[in-house]
Amino acid sequence: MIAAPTFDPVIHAPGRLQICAILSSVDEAEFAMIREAIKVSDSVLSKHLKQLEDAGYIAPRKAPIDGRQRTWVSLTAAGRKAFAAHVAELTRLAALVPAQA
Amino acid sequence: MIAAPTFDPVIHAPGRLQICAILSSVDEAEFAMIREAIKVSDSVLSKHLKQLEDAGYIAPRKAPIDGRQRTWVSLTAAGRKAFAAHVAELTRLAALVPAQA
DNA sequence: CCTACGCTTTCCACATCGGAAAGTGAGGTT
DNA sequence: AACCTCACTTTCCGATGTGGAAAGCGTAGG
Repeated sequence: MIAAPTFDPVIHAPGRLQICAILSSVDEAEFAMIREAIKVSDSVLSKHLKQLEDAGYIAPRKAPIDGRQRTWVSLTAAGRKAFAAHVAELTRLAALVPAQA
Repeated sequence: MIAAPTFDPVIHAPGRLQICAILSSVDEAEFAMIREAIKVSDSVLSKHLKQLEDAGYIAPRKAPIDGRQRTWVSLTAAGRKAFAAHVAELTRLAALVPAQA
């Protein structure tokens, strides 16, 4: 039988899942780059990042580039762990899939 | 870089994702069994199943058991395919996860 | 000092979700 | 036949989440 998965709603939302996926692969990503990657407005991305930050999953780093300040974000250890756990949960579901065409 | 995942919202919702996962592993499941597995009320399950059915992902089969009518549901070919595609998408994300503790 | 840029916050509209409760249809009961 | 029960289904309803526009804020440059 299927054990009830323990989805983390902070991570499960499509937008944030994508953000986590991106961050898990690049270590550090720039605000604008993420915004274009997931195709949302500034405000929406900012809110998503805030939720992830409030959950302790990401850490922002403000670094000036070319004089102007840019925001870089990266997964924290907790964020990596949470994302990995979530993915593991999904993978567990995936494992249930019988052979497909 | 990360290609924008094409999440199917019908499948991505936690409740329905669980339903699909269950169905993918057991071929056919009874209404009450699913309801208990995902711990939702009759109405909620009924609505989820309707959405999946409207999407063509599942097919209900009404069969009387012990005199009373019970509803069994199973994934359609399209449902299997859509779920497999979704899982593949998730697996792709999973593959991005670097080695974890 | 004023403007521009890069986010952040504040609205706001809209969709979704979950549950309670009422409704429906097929079987039994009397 | 009238009635009841069971097994969903549908209809409300409130709560929550999402997304965008627009205004706000701090820093840097003119």
